[in-house]
Amino acid sequence: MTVTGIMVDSAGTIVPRPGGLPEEPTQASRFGKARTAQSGALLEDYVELISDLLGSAGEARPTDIARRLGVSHATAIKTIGRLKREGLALAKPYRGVFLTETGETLASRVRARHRVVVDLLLAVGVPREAAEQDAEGIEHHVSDTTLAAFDRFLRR
Amino acid sequence: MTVTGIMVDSAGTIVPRPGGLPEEPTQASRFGKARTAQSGALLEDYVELISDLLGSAGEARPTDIARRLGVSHATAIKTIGRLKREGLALAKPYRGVFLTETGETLASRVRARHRVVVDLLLAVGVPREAAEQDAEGIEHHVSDTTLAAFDRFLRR
DNA sequence: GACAGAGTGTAGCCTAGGCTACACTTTCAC
DNA sequence: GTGAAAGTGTAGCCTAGGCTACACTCTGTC
Repeated sequence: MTVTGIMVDSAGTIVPRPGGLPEEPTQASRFGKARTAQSGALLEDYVELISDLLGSAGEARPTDIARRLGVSHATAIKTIGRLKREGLALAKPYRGVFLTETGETLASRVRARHRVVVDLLLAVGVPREAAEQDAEGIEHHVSDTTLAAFDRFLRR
Repeated sequence: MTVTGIMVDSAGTIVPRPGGLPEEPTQASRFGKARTAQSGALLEDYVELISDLLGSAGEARPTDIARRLGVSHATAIKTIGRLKREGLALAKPYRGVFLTETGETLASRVRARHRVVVDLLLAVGVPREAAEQDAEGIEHHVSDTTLAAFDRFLRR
């Protein structure tokens, strides 16, 4: 399978967009999967942050998003454009950013996953500071299977 | 701190290369860190794979690397060029790829970290298949602090 | 109600990491 | 020792994700 980008399915899950015909013969393409997961990471971060801002401040403005993410406002605006193309967000010029149904669904999945990952790190003895920090990167690579296992472990 | 790329320090650790003067005021740049970590991930994968190939087959050829990583040989060659620029690898045309001291050091750190991450996932109940798969992405975001915690947990 | 400052958007540039297409070496079988 | 196949390298293209610089729109104060 050749991947030409990513897209978002109806359940709000970010999946690779198939590009070519040739069916992937190699099973050692775990790397490819890790790479594709990365592709959705940024979008996930944006969606989660926008959802947070909407909840706490009642609005999500490009400058606030940029500041929180540590990028320039131009970068934020460009990515918001991508969010719109992917059907995750809505935005009219000078009128702030909002999430579509799909975007909201994704946001809550991401939020829930983040919580579980941090809790698991804490549970195995990672200091809070490092747990929060590392979870930010780790969470995007945690599959549903692994997430379920984390959840079971935490309930014990 | 503005980051213009990454570089490798004397201990074989991949670190961001500082670019501009302005000292980062925002502490919410956890995101930035997760992003920078990603930048080193590819190099780490290449170095680990090259080390494996050198150990098992006695040589590391671009085509083998490409096949194992699931990318075209052209992409592999381009990245090998980057590895050379970063001082991690050595290669003469048509003569295979080798690692520098720094590259070998990085490879063993990466290998060790990978093992710990997989073991931790298994220890908390993640099925082997998913553990191997997810570790590939997760490992690049595990800080030394977190790694040490994983290690302590596994020794219990 | 005008205007300064904050926020927003656009253009254009850069690098990393992908790809295909094409040209050049090596190697190995005969 | 030659010629085909396999491997290698180069060129050129694309997208994502960054940036700065500049222009435009809002907003709040006087």
